[in-house]
Amino acid sequence: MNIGEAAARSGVSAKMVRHYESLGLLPAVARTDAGYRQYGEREVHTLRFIRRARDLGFSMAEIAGLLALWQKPDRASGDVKRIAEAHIADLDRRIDEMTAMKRTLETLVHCCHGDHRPDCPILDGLAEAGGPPQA
Amino acid sequence: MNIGEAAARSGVSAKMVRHYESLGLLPAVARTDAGYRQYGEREVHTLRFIRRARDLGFSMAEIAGLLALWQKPDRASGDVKRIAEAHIADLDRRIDEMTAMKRTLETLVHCCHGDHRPDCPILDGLAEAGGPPQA
DNA sequence: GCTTGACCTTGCCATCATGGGAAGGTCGAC
DNA sequence: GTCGACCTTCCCATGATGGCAAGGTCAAGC
Repeated sequence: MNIGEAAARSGVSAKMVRHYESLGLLPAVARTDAGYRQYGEREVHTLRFIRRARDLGFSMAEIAGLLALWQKPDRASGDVKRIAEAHIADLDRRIDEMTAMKRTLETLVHCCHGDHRPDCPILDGLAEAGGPPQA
Repeated sequence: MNIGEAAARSGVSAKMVRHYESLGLLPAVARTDAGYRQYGEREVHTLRFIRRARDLGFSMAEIAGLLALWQKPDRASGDVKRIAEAHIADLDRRIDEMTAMKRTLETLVHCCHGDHRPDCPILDGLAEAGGPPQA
């Protein structure tokens, strides 16, 4: 199977398949005489694993760790769980950050008439809300 | 005032001050004979505006729009409000995405013993959860 | 056999906001 | 005069992905 088919069957673009190979996430597969990469079910399976991990927001470095554990028969599930929990904590942190931004913006938006007049609490909020962070 | 002081007083790095100038967010200021940029209170104020907008997650393009409105006496507050509301919607979308990731992960983590044994529902979930997206 | 179109190859550039570092000029204090 | 702190410009890197270009390959149809 050529890269295009492996890509279609895994839901990863051909470009990304090559990229993952260059990152070492995917082993370098055999080539035809013309240099075409040849894939099998095994690689498609790995690509799907990578795609699902990406869909859950894992970084490439975390995925590399998960892949290594996945392919290691004597892994400890605790190691997997640790990676997943760290990622959940990271998601939590980012969700909190964005929620705080959203709350502040909603307050400002709520105060803004949003009409043809120039007065705008949103701009006032951006312009007046205190000096540098640690000063 | 040199760039270092303007940076310190606005909470933006000197590097970013130059970058904002190159993007056109900040006007090119006067220079000393030696080529040092000279800033005044006005520029520090603008830099603080930019920093606060960044802190609220606005992109540079959105900040450019906000700055233009801020500096335009005959603006319509409705234009400002539209930018802010679009950004809130964007934050909402991203928060929802991450929350969905988090929920899925929490389900998997909840099922994982997290001990020294290799069996791991997290890896199983990544490996088995269906084929390509639109197939 | 030749053409055509779909596919493959590598490699470079772009995103977005930011930091790091190099190489060199300037300024103030001692 | 020297030293350290500051400034200048320019290039490179991030992380995951897309786009494009130039060129090779393959299968199908004529």
